[in-house]
Amino acid sequence: MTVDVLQQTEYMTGFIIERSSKKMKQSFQQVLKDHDFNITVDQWVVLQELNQSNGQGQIELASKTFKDAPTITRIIDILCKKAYVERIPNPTDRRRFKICLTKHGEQLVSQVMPHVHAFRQKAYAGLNHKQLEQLKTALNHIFENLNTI
Amino acid sequence: MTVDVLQQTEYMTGFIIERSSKKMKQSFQQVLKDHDFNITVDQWVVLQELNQSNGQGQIELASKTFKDAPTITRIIDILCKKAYVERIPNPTDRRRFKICLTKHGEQLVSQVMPHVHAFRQKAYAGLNHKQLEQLKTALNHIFENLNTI
DNA sequence: TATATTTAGTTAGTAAAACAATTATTATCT
DNA sequence: AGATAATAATTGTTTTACTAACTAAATATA
Repeated sequence: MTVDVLQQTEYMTGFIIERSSKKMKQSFQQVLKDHDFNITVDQWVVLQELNQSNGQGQIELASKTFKDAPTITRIIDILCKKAYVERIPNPTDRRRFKICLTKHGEQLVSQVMPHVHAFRQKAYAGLNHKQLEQLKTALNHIFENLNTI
Repeated sequence: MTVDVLQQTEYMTGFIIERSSKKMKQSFQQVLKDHDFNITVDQWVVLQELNQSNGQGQIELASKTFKDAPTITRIIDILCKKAYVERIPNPTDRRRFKICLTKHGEQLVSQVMPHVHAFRQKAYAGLNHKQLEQLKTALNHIFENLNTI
């Protein structure tokens, strides 16, 4: 393969990754809006992570959701205002909070989850198990290539 | 395959797509910063598109870069301030501008391009032609699945 | 113990994204 | 021609990304 052909292959790949990522976000945001869930996708990602492991600190949440600390601070601020989440002081480390879903937050998560499943059905329709695994493998490969600068 | 296994496969895929997309953006932003190019990745995307087809209107630019019109307006504002680009009135349609690279902008593009190639080398290292094609195919498939709501 | 370093989280400023609403111009349609 | 619709671009608002600077608390070290 010549260099030109290789560059032709690589050309647009970054754009296609970003475009699909943005489309998924926009599209799921539309789902949330259509069903009158008054949250953003990024807020949802945090809620879902808390649903899987409640009481995490903000730094852990940031790492799990691939967001940074200031962003998590503001998302938690918003989720607290909406009463989906609360900051519980950590008695063994007074710098830290345990971020916990409220009953209201748990209810929201259980209401949104069916739409998440339906969205995935739609997004990944026509792609089989192997294709999805290869997709994830390739993207994780790119991630690791860049994660070691 | 049971539903549970399928959901296990699908679970995290959205996160992995978004994470690799964000990492690519962060990482190339770092390249731009390291070489003292005073532009953001999104500004670069617009400059590169103009380099391929100079004199486009903002709507076309928005469509090509998968950004919306207000975002393009603001990016062009910034690129005009930096004198990489200028808004040329379109004599046949006074609503429209032709967005054109300045000499200064063309110089910048030619200085940045080698770093783009180096970045792609690094990002896609270890992935062969077929894998990159499959990656793009799968992502475009997801995009099309969602583009027809 | 006292000092220095690290860690958790917040705050502030700029850039960007999504969305809606608005203005100005052009196209369409009786 | 005159009213209506469509188009190009802008403006305003909220949320997120990133950086840097900051507070307070915990840990390490001298």
